Amino acid sequence: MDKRTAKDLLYEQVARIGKALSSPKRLELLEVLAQGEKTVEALAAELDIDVRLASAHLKALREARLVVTRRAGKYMIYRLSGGDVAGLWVKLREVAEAHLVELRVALQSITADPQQLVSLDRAELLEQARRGAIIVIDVRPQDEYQTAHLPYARSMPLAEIEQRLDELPRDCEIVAYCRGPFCLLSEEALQRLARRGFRVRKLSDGVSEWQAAGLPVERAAAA
Amino acid sequence: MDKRTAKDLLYEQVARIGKALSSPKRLELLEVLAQGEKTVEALAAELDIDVRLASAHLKALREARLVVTRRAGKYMIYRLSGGDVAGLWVKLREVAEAHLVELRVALQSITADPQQLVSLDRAELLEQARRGAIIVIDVRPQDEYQTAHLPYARSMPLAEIEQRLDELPRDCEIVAYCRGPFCLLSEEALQRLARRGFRVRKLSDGVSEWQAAGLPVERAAAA
DNA sequence: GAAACAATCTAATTATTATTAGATTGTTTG
DNA sequence: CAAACAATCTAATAATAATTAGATTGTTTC
Repeated sequence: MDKRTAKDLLYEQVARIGKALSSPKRLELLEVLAQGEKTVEALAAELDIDVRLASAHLKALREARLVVTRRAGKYMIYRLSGGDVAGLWVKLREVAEAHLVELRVALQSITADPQQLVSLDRAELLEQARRGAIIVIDVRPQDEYQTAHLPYARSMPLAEIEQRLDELPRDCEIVAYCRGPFCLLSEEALQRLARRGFRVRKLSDGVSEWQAAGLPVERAAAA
Repeated sequence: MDKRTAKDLLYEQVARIGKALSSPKRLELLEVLAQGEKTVEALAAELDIDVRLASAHLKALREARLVVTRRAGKYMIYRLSGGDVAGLWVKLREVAEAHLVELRVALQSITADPQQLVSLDRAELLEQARRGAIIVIDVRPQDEYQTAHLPYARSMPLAEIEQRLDELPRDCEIVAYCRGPFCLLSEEALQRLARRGFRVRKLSDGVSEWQAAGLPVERAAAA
């Protein structure tokens, strides 16, 4: 085999991964799967698309070996094939954010004003959370919290937040986070809590971003 | 704008980068550009494709903001729009290598047997190069060496290697590197030198891989 | 074993993208 | 300013991919 043909083969393989990353729906699937394993149904509901379309996109991700499946009764459960896949998603998003003005503009238009964003660096945030100077809440669904969450964070799913207001302090700043910069859960939590007079800000990181920055997360022991 | 539409916009933007990474030719262009800026002609020659096809792919990369151009006389010079782009390419390749058996198989079939690969970790290699216990040679074209190269490496372009054999030691191990694991220059250098009785091994890293590992490289001052 | 349900498969339509080759634009050089 | 050259543009064709909806495959539950 000549050198050109050999090289073509190599880049062809990497392009399989690139192709998998070339669809918005598949990217969103990866981000949701980065929070923990999910059924096809749950994923379709999360993206608000037909189960059959979700299944087709998941098939593409599986053929690129970015996700793997296992069967649990009548459910098919998908998960990322490795932590490096979440890292790749984060890196891709970071490059997009760094170079695409359109993305930054779109992000700003849906996100809180900068004042409501946590401005501390991550190590400092961690230290304050450890000391109890701030309360970090994880507003994702509980199963995602259980899979992995930031150190010192407590679970406070958005769906339950209104019933559990008495668990939150009024004399201390609250920091809410969710799945990452594209996730609107913490945004919504922020608005609901601020309306009720809590001092609350938002951390745009999710677990994957936190981990990509080299910081530790707390994980459930493997099943 | 409702939440679904807002989210769709965000993932759509990131998918622009993913689409740019979905073609083998564009990936190869990125890898070559990670070695330094190049004209369209040079890139087309490197990939062995028509200039017009190269131009079309470069246009796609430019629209995804992964590359930028400047004009120099009648030449149009392309370069990566940032170091993060090279980092993304490396990460993408690493994920592909980790998950795609086909890629690992293809790599093995074109690369030297494992004995000829450097097995030291990078820090150790750096230390030995500093001490002069090994000689590190950069077999890429000279302009790429000048843009950036590994610490303590000397330039020894493959095209000149046969004329400059007397500059290489026979009493000390030589380590050759090129553009990265997909580049065959160091492979070719290895064969030519081994045939002449040099003790030579290959480092599969290129400058981007080295840098992605957090290690320092030597760079020409910006023009 | 039949009904219910999750997921996938198939086939059709629509939309994008890659590639090729001729025509054109912009820049330098004599 | 004409010739030479680099690069891009345009238009045509071929190849791939996204989406939709009906049919089918597994698995559980009664």
